[in-house]
Amino acid sequence: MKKYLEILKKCPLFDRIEEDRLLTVLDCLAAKVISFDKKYTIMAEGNAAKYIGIMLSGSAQIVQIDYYGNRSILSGIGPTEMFAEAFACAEVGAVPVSVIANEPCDVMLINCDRILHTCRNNCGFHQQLIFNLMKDLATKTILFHQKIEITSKRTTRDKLMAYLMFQAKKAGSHRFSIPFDRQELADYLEVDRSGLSAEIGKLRREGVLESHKKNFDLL
Amino acid sequence: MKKYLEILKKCPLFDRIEEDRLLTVLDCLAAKVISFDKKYTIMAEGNAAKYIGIMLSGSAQIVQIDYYGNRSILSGIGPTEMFAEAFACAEVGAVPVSVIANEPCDVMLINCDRILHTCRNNCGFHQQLIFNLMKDLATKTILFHQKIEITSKRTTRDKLMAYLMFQAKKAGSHRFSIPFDRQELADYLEVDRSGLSAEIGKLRREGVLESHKKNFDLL
DNA sequence: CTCCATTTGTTGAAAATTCAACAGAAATTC
DNA sequence: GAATTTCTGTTGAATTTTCAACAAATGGAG
Repeated sequence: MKKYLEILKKCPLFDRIEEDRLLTVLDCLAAKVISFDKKYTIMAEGNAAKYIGIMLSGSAQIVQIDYYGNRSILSGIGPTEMFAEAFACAEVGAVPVSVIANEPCDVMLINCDRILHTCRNNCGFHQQLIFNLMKDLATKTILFHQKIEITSKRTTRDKLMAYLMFQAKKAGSHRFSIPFDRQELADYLEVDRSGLSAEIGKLRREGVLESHKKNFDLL
Repeated sequence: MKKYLEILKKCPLFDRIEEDRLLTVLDCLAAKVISFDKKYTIMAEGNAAKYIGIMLSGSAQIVQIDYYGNRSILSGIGPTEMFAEAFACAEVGAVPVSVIANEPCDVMLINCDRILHTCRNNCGFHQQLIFNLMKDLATKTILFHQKIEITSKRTTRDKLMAYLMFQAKKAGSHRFSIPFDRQELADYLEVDRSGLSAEIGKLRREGVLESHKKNFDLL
């Protein structure tokens, strides 16, 4: 567990938990670590929603696959980030999404009950964890607002531009790279991949942007 | 303030706060009540995100208006429900949405700082309020998941059917009524109103559903 | 380096959405 | 209760997306 301390220190769940107490906390929470290979399913839609996930290394995506096989990417998850926390906290029965590994990754799983309901040792840090969870959930809600703001646009072009603007703002520069390949970006924007490629080509010819793979430059 | 106690008891923020302490709590939080007429703006996009809102009577909608004037409805708000809590809790500068009154309504506003940061009187209920906020934010996150699941469908028909299925499930019956008129439903589903009307007509002729205004019956 | 699998860009046809305009129904106002 | 405003459904044309198929470019494995 020790080797993950550097990552865990940066996880929003453990904000303001002193490093020298972190191991004790993890013990009290009965945290466990599981490794997954690329493309493996970390959580499957329909699974019991008991666990909060923390990505320790590697990356994954939160996806929904509908009826016809259309994939919708809700978000990407990188090291220090949490996932499935809303389903665990809201105590809904099952997760309505799947979490799929992008690459080999290590994941920490914590049974949410251990956080929400004070343990018999009365460890005293539960209040801080609950506060941190609240902050995290508020942040996630805002990310969803952004995704909805982007995907509520009616054309591929407008969705793409809205997404790129957000990314530029986040990067603090007109040059930035995105965490998605073309198919993934299409699944995040909820549009057709080939139409997306065509639109990027058109924007390039119009001199609105330059792009090479995952790198973009808004002119 | 007293006349709102019955409503406030049912607000998730005050879950497990005893009724006879509620007035004290409201006082400590410096809660205030403001009334709005139909169509009035309760919060405007860009306003400081300091306050958590609680709808006491009447109803409102959370909307985003883009560049071209397209309205996107994020959700509807009825009595006992909270709004803007994510922006206040995440301590982002400004609210990225507007809240518009559907009808005359009374709204309680609470400065979020008063909840998050324990007051000097050390009232002791802040922990419960933070826990309640966490629960509420988790629930809101799930509602956004549902909206994304619905709007990520590619056709008006699929969006509409996904929405109606959720409503039927929520109502626990194949007969139910929805909280939106046609234009509002279109703005929630992020589709064209006339196309939506056409699709409802088609589904009716196909015998998939019956509908009269806001009332639906899935056959 | 070569082969193979994956990713990206392009195209044209089919399908669906959006847009604008209008008419009838319903609700509200005075 | 008459007049006016709002809401709903319908239509056809223009725009846009989706779908399928393919070729070029890229990247990795052996």
